[in-house]
Amino acid sequence: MAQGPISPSGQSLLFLTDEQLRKGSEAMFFAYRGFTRDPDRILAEKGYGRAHHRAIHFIHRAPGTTVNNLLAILGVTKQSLNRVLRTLIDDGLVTQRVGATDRRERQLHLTGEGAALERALSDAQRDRMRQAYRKAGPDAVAGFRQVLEAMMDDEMKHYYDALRDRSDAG
Amino acid sequence: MAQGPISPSGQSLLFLTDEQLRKGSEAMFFAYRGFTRDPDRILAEKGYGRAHHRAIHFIHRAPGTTVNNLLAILGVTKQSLNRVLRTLIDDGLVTQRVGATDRRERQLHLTGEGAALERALSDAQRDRMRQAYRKAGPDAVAGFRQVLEAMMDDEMKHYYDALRDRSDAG
DNA sequence: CTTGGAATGTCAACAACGCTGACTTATTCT
DNA sequence: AGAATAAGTCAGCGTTGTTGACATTCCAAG
Repeated sequence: MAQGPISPSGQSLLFLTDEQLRKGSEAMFFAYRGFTRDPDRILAEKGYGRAHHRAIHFIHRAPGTTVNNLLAILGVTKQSLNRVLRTLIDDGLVTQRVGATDRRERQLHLTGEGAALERALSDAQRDRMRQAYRKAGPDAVAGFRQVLEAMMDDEMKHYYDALRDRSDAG
Repeated sequence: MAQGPISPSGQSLLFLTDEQLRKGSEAMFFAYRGFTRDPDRILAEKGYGRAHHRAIHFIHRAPGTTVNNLLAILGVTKQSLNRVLRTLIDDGLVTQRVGATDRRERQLHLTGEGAALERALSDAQRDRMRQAYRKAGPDAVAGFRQVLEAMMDDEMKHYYDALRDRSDAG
């Protein structure tokens, strides 16, 4: 276990103490709780969970995406996703269309109602993000994004980057 | 829905587009997956879950903490925590001691075995954090922490700050 | 046209880990 | 003595993850 000298200021370019890193972990833990809290409240009212939010988010973000693609992005099994997707389809928030070129594929889209819920959820989440961004300032935000991106698995980074270019025209 | 002008550079002090905020959300989502992945693997081998990791982490971080305090930090119910704590005690990773001043309290400590698992888990998690920190650089790290701290609920921020001052002497 | 394989969907069973509600025990405070 | 607090427990439930088995549909190669 690397147990190095802990300077009073605690900041150095190349040397990172376990303590600094541990605080980073705790910051991730507590911040993620805040990050999910507001959407979770809305979801609970409607009888949905966080898995529904994730599905709705990425269908909104990549309309027409297939089930397989969604599986890869979300990193869950087909059965887990199917359960969530089924309720969303049955409740009229998501539609499936048979693929044009490959008719085995099901292209997923949000209905008007689904888009409305997506908006409510992302509004709630963005309000908190906006507040945090404003409080921390643009330089901090740039650093925030850099560290998060460096923390992703390569595979996740791939999907993250694939979503980067899209404009907000949903 | 505020839908403002998106400048090519995309950075402005006070105006944040929905798109910028959405990317921040996605960065949080994908990064958190990476953040938990390595410890999750170790835990799965031993038949534990993320809840065990959290309990072990905070008992290590605040040795002698009480059940009630742990409940507040973790933000779960007594029953949920008890289930996890019971397996850790039965498996000999955590000990309970009756409180000195208030004998109703149970003070929680890691055993040698518990501390060993804590080390394995946090080593795995810190390796990834360290890599991300090095890649992003110290300024980015400072920004990362600022944004995360601004994203926490006030109550969570309180507990986070309470843990800040401790040295790494576990 | 038939067949192999890919994409999708479904059923059953299970585990982890949240939750609520009710209740007990031990201890401390008023 | 009685109220309040800390902890533990039982019973039951919901979401969301897992595996395994299996059916269906469809594309593409032989």
